[in-house]
Parts: sequence; C-alpha cells; structure tokens
Amino acid sequence: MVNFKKLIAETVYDEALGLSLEEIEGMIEIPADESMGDYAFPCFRLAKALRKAPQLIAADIAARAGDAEAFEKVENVNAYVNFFIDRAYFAGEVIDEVNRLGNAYGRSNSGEGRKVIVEYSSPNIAKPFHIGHIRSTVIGNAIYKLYDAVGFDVIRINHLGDYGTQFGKMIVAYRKWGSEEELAKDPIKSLLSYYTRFHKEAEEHPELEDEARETFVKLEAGEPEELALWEKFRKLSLEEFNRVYDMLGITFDSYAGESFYSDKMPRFIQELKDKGLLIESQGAQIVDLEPYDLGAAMITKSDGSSLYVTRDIAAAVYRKETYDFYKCIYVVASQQNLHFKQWKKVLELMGYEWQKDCIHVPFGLVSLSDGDDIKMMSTREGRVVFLEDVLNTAVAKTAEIMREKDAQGVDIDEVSKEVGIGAVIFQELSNNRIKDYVFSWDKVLNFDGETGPYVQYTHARASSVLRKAEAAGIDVDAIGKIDPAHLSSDSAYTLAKLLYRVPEVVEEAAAKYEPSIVTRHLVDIAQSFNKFYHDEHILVDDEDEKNAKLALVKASRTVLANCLGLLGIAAPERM
RNA sequence: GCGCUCGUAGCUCAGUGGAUAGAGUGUCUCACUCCGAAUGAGAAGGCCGCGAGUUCGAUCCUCGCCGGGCGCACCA
Repeated sequence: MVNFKKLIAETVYDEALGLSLEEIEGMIEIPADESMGDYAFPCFRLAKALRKAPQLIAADIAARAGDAEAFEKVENVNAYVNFFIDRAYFAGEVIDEVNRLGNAYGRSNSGEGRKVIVEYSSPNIAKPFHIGHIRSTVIGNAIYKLYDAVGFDVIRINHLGDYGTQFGKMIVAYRKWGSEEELAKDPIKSLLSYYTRFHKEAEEHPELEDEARETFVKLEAGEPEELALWEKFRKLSLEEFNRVYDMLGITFDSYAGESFYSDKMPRFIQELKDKGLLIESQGAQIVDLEPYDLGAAMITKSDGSSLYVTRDIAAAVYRKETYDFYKCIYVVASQQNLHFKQWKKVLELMGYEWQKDCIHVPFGLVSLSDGDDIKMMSTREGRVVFLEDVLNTAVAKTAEIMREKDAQGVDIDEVSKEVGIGAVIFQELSNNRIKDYVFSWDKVLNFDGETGPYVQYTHARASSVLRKAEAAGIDVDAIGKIDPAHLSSDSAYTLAKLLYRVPEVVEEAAAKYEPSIVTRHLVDIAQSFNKFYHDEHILVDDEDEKNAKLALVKASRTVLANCLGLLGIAAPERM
C-alpha cells in the first residue's frame, strides 16, 4: 500500500529547503479539521533559512505539488501546505489491503528474530485477586499481544509473589489458628483470614513478627515442614488464580516467581561483595546509592534472609542468561518506581550494561471510595473488591440486557461472558495507564458510549449487514475489484482513513507500552463506522455501489475484530 | 522534608511545539413502517491549576508555586 506520508515528503522535497526526506516526513501533520486536508506541511521553520515569509514558501510548494496524481488538490493556507488525497483512490487502496491481509492486517514483522519478556500480573500467593490486580494483568497481556503483533518472540512471565516474610506470617498464623478442613473448603478466604488475624494479633503481641521472620528464615533454609506448608499454600492459590485467568483468557509461559530465585541469590550476593558494592549497616547488607540520590538498597536483612531487590537482581540475570532478551518489560505499579530505579542502578554498578533493556512500565493506583473518603485498597483491612465478583457481575448484567433485548439466535451464556468480561477489560485499557482511578461499579457496568460493548456492538452490526448480504445471495468474500468512486463521501472516507492508520497505531502503542492508544483508535473506528452506517444505506440496488460499500463494511469488521483481539477482547458476531 | 507522578468542560478522560483545544457521560431536544436505537444528530458547557522563562508560536518544553496521589532500609 502507498505510504502517503512518504509520498508527500517526496513531493515537498527540494534541495533548496535544506531538509532531508526523513526530516520532512517527521514534520508532516494530520490537520485537526478535515476541511484543511488529510495531511499538512507547516513552513514556519523554513522561513529563517530561506529568508522568506512562510506563507510564500507554502504557496511555492503547493504550486509545485499541485499536479501530482495521488492528490485531489494541494493548496496553501497561510504557512501550511494542505494535501487532499484523492478519495476514491485512497479508499480503494485501503480496502484492498485490509481484505487481502485479513486477520494479519495491523501486524508486522519489525521485531522478527528478537525476544521480548513481559512480566505481568504477578499476584501475591495466598491473597485474593482483587480489582487492583486487573491492571498489571490486563495491561501486561495487551502489551504481550502488541509485541507479538509487531513480530517479536514474546515470553510471558507471571512473577508470582510466592516468597518473603509474608509466608513466615502465614505459616505461623496457620499453625496457631488454622485447620486443614477449613483450608480445603475455601483456600484463599481461609488463608486471608489467617493473615488478617495475624496482623490484628501482632499489634498487641509484636513478638509474633519475630516468630514470622524466623519462620521465613527456616523456609528459605529449606526446612521440610515449612516447605511443605508453603507448597500447599502455593498450589491452592494458583488453582484459584487460574480460574480468573481462564475467565480473562490469559495464559503464561512461565510461573517462575520469587521463590524460583531463592537458591540463585548467593551468587549475586558474593558478586556484590567481590565488586566492593556491599557494605554493612546496622547488621544488614546494603548497597549505598546515596551518591545517586536513591537512598540505600538492602540486599540481606540482619537475620540473613533475602529481600525483593535481591530476588529481582537474580531474576534479571537469570532471564538474560536464559533468554538473551532484547527487552525485558516489567508491568508493575508506579508505587514501585523507587524500587526499580534502585534495582537498575545496582545492576548498572555490577557492570550489567543490558540493564538499559530492562524497562519498568508503571501504572497508576486503583483506590476505593469509602463514603466521602478515597482510600487505597487493603487486603488486610478487608477493604477490597474482588476481580472475580466484578467479572461475574458484568457478565450477569450483560445477560440481563441481552434478555431484555430479546436477542435472536444468540447463545446468551457464551456471548454474555465475551461482552461482560470484554467490558471490564476495555474499561481498564481505556485511559493512559499512568492515571490513578477510583473503582466504581457504575462505571464498570456502563455499556453505553465509549465502552467495550459499544465497539463489540459495532462489530456485530457490521457482521449483521454482511450476513444480510450473504442471505440475499452475495458472496462477500468473492467481491473482486470494487469501484471506489462510490466511497468518496465524508463518512466513508473518514472511516477508510482510520482503517489505514491501524498499522502505525499498533507500532506506536507497542513502542510506548500504551494499549490505550489502540483502545482509543478502536473507539474512533467504531464511531466512524456507525456514522457511515447511519448516513448511507449499504444494501442499495446498484450492484457496483453495493459491492464497494460491502467491501468497506467487511474491511471495517476485520479491523474491529483484529484490534479487539490485540486487547484480549472477543469479537462476537451477534450480541 | 526530599523524590516520582497527576492537574484540560459539572463528572470521566483524549490531545499536540503550530491553524477555531476534542470525545464520552450527565442535562435539554430530535430520529426506529428504513441494513441491529448497546445507535445516530443537535444544543449547552473551557483563564487547558497559578506565575515567570525559552520560541516566530506554549495547553504541550524549562523553572518556581499551589492542589491531589504514591514512595522514601530489615514488607513486596
């Protein structure tokens, strides 16, 4: 397909301008208002070099470019050269391309032969999966899909929080107040109650904290009794998590969590010593990062047990040695910005230059409204909304709406899951990931406007038109060369332009680790399609016109499904 | 206190060193004998937190201030 930006850059290019083709291409803009053209080239910057008013420069370029074939017209408005692409030509090109590539449209091979690791979700074992966990899980999954789409070999790692002092606490609590039967009945709930009780009791009996630390030391030393309990907790928790992952349609290539690295740490502690980085402070071993304004990174506690940073160092080196990654992406909350800065600095001081390929992709906080107050979620204090409840409620609400609408020929059980869960995922991926938000049932259960169901509805609607055409004896897949002259209306053309931009949108979203760029574009496409649908009748009598419009509908449906797929959302044909 | 981060319409949020700052939602209207109304159209709603600076041009970049959030060694 023609790269229009490149074409325009070539048209504008002139040695006298003193700019390279690439520089010109980088300056090309898409005007805010379509009445000002499809692409624009601003000439302000040229004024100084050419010693000429920018309006005059723009006029010269416009005059020079005016007769190029791909453009309907080229005109200058003040200092801008505005390019209007020949609509029919453009629509024909885009539709051919989308319908030729099908579900490969939007994908590329620009990452071919390189490995990328995405670490995401990473819940803490023995704690329930709550609405806060949706962020890493869903954003991480979308980033995996985006990197996969642009051709990278992607390894998905669920870095389970399955180690640390918290397990000392859990074991102590279980021994004191737990029972096997209770645990078997509802594992997560029981474990959570032990954990909560531990913290309550520890307020009055601080010696419990010491006992927990001692127990973790035993666990780390591989004492059989502690190890057996820990393994049991881990197994039961993982079974629960998998239920949620199944609902979300998410899988991982590795569940190597923190515990996996427990026996790999001594090597790095020794290495830090050998490199003279480790110093003792109040009985603990630390790396002094004060010269970099990053405080101190604690490597071992005064009782000798390990910490988060220690395990992350071991994990990073292990991954580099095992996978030789091009990039290792950590989808972890912005609360841990300091941790990641410290950790990267330690790796750098150790001489691991590849630490620059380790990328922390932070996201904002989910909090809960507690009457007038807005508070952070707290598992300990029982102030949580469980993700599974949110998903189930969204599915139930969807089923209710579907029954109200008396949808014909639809498997409500199946589709309400696709739509309800899709709504939750879409909502999560709508905003820039760095933004904090307050969880709201109203918002997550709203299916009007810029929502997942809206986009899915648009897809189902396009599918419905194609079904109608098939029923009338048209083989939509066999429509060959179309006459794009029928697609020069504003609404058809705007839609075609949005379809055209999908590959660059996918590349941008991957490069910025920002799935919401795709989500936003998807909404734009759906809005544009619905406008086209309202403005124009598709199944008209004129064969040529009908075929051209059906080809555009088919291309739109393909793109909607492809982009939903990139976000991990289903694209039902009926709903 | 220091560091990071956010501040755009009543609310939730897009946006870009450039042309008149955009959606959704809410409010008020309109459109289903017509391909799916989970839709579309219209109205109303803005010192883009404040103040300087850089620039031909700043909502965007820099600095300062104000406000919210998060973080700042034996949790992760």
